[in-house]
Amino acid sequence: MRVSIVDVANRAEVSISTVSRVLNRRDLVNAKTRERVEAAIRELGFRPNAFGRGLMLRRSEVVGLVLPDLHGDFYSEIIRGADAKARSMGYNLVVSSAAAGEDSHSLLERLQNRGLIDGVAVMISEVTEDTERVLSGFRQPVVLMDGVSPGDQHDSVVIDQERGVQALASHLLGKCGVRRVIFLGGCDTNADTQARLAAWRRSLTKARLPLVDEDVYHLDYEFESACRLAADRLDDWADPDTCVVAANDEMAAGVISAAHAAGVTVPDELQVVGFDDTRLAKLIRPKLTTVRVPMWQMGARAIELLCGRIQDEAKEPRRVSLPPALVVRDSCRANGVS
Amino acid sequence: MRVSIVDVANRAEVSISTVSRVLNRRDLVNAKTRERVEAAIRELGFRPNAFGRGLMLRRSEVVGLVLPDLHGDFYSEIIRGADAKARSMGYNLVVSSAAAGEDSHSLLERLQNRGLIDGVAVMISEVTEDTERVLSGFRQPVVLMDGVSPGDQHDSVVIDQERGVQALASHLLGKCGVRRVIFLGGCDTNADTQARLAAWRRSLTKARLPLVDEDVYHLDYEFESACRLAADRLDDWADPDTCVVAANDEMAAGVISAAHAAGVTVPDELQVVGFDDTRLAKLIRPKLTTVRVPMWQMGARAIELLCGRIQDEAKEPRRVSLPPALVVRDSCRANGVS
DNA sequence: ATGAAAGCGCTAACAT
DNA sequence: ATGTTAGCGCTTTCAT
Repeated sequence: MRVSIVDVANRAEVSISTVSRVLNRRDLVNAKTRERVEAAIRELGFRPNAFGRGLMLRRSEVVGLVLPDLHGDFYSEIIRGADAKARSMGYNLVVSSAAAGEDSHSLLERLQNRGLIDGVAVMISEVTEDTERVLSGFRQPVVLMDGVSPGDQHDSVVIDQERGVQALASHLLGKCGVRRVIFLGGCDTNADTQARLAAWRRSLTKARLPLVDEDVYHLDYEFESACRLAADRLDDWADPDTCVVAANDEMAAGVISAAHAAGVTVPDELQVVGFDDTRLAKLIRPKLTTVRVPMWQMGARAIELLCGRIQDEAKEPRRVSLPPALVVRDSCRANGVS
Repeated sequence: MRVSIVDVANRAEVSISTVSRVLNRRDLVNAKTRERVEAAIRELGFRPNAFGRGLMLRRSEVVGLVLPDLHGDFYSEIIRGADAKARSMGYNLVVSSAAAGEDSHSLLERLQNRGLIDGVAVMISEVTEDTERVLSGFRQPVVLMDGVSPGDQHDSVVIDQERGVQALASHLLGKCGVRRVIFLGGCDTNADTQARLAAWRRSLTKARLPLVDEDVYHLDYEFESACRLAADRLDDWADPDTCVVAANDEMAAGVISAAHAAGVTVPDELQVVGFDDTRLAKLIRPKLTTVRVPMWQMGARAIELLCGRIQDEAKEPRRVSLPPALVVRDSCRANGVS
């Protein structure tokens, strides 16, 4: 049995406007009447229909979060931050991923087509030609997270990759006696990988330790592939002054696992560092030295920007830059000594 | 500039019904007219308003997935399965979690309040008094996943915990020489923990190795707490014929980590097994013997049931039971020998 | 403080 | 094959 605002009005013996007022702006209606209406609502189990409501209000109070994937702690933390912030701002968050064969673009377009959400925070990690086209064609508030370099058109929250890499590099080069770096990235079209690699090249060049192409590998951010690659390369890599620099913690864990299997001790015979500081970094042995990316913050700030924009579409786009922090644990040498 | 169906109709010089027909049932309109309308739609960048549409159709083609939390591989896999299936059935999936201080119940009620989704698959792991009340008050299609024992009112997909535990128990008792079991569960109101613990009691009693209360611990499914507990208890536990049975892989990993730190070799001086077979089980050393729960399947089947029900609300509720499978790796003794 | 009525954008039954 | 029209459930002027 469907119950609409009319049923409530009848039962409470008021007009539908009064019911609507009780629903939206309680102060505008007499206390007694309000009680009658509220009773009717309760008794009938009435819930305002979101479509009817949305039709008038042109908003659903639902915001979306679109990530490249939902797998792994990195994204979980972002989601948590986003969810917490959305709630505290009176919005519902829905999450979707571009995984499973569909890219963020078509997903975004689908979302927009439905138009059921008031805006979306999106992380696009793969750069393609029509990213810009899709984004500019977007009719609703969007905020960009990390990933592809966001123009000035949109609000964005980014990670200061350069700063994170520099902190890591100066620790490795200065304190851990690293003389050779092996870089393990994700796919070479991945924006984070590109940013981190570029930052490494700069840091190393400055230290007169150029990163040779043979020491740069493009994998897929997964444990397994890093593990396989490392198993294969370990003979070449194993050296106290060499450090494998992975673009995320999972791959670093893969390298450590392969080293373990091959009897190569980390960090004494090979140093390894990760990136992100996901939960995994503390779970594996030795614990991973890595760069903490404030994932929770990233999600929260993105939603904050988004809701702000929804409330005022006209205002100037803002860019929030989040600083990563070096986290020293046990996978690289403490003071340049074994 | 907002553009509605009227603008399209004007531009194409047809009535709004024709535009609507082009949108919904293309075959009902003359090819030439259709082209004109499609051109107008394109030129104007028209997208049907989902609220107006939903108001008539009473559906949004969006389904929800509500999980107790989004953290960890267990949930990620469920989401992936659910997402893939939703897409293949022409629905959009939105994910929400009950974490961050809100229980599944109030979240469900909020979702229902909005009514923007056509139905929801929900996993409730904590049993409370009003679970039943909330579920029966739900006005939309719901399917229950694992967790609380689903009545016959709703479609459900459950894991056959009994079967998984039996397989594990018979391996441990029969092949690994286990004579004492330490059970590490989640919170004691957690449905999975309850089911797994009960199954263990039965299996052990049958083998005349009753599980004493002192060997049952209720933790929180987290690595850290298991790690701390193990560090504290290891003196008592360490024994080649003792096996720590954790209710998920994370806690098993915590125990192994503590053992490692204390110089207790797994599986030679203590055996450890997990549950779920998440990605972590393969990442740690020794690799974890565990019970594979078909998480992806669980998500997919739940959505399949859900969409089926949305299409036909009247049909008999179905219950799908998914069998877990024993996965033998290196954290318990191969053949009862050290 | 409350009610009447218009209209948000869309679909579908009915008419042509 | 196409147009006309009546709602879907709600919010919101504008009256009273």
